Amino acid sequence: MSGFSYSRPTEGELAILQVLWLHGPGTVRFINDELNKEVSDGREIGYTTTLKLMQLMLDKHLLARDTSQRTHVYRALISEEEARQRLLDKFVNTTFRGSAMDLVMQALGNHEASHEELAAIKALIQKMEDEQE
Amino acid sequence: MSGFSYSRPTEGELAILQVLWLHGPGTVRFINDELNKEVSDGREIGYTTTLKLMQLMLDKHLLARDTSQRTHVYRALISEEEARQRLLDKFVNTTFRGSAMDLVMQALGNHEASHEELAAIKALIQKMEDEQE
DNA sequence: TTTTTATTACGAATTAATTCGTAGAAAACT
DNA sequence: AGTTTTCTACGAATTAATTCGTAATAAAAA
Repeated sequence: MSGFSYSRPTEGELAILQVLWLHGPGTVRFINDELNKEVSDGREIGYTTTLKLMQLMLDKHLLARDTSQRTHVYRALISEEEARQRLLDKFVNTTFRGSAMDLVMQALGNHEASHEELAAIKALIQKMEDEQE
Repeated sequence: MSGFSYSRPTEGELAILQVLWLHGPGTVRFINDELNKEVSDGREIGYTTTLKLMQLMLDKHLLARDTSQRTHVYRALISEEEARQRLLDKFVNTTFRGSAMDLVMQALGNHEASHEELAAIKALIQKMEDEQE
């Protein structure tokens, strides 16, 4: 049994997943190019760096690929929501001692939120309260 | 200029800070004992491991210590809120593409919240809306 | 006083994540 | 056909975080 079915993506892996979630399946070349667009400093990510990382993600079942052509096409095996949830759970536990509500309060507190955003949250709360009967 | 005035605590550092925030200033021995209480698996954290980590945190100005006695007493130089904020900012950026609201929605969505908690959030939202005039 | 225990300092091993260089082969170009 | 470019595979270097072993010494216990 090779059981790393529940690994959380690392930061580098997450960046790759973001590209796949945004653009759909793609080649290493495409993803590497995308990653290097979002550059802040002059730091360039080498092609083989991205390649290697994606191959490792294959082992971890974060990605799958189509090898019918010489240039392989990769796709995400995990949804953005699922990845976010895994990372969120961990983050809440380590940083907010398990209190998701503390996190919500702090995230809300330090952010300019538009009327629409606040309305969306209120609606969600309303729904939660209704379900709570 | 030795400028790591804005470092985020790592996971291990955070665990140490949690103990200090909860119990106030303490010795390496005390903190190490506390860390080993919260053990899930059989994994034990060695005394010198904690010591070393705390010495490194000293360099990063995350901690300060009183060395007037042989057994040094350490204290946190960063507040829990400040640390949470730094980590939260980073987390929102990497995992939620900068959208704090997406994080709030997902954190709310996947959690049983009590009436009191929901009320607190509603109050906060109300306050934000009032201030927004 | 002698022995045992506890503490600090510090170098170094370990581990996980990231990065890259090189080799070999396929495809594209001239 | 010959050359150049592009791609995969893979070993290994690098980096950051964590972990630990050992030496020196202070304190406590016997």
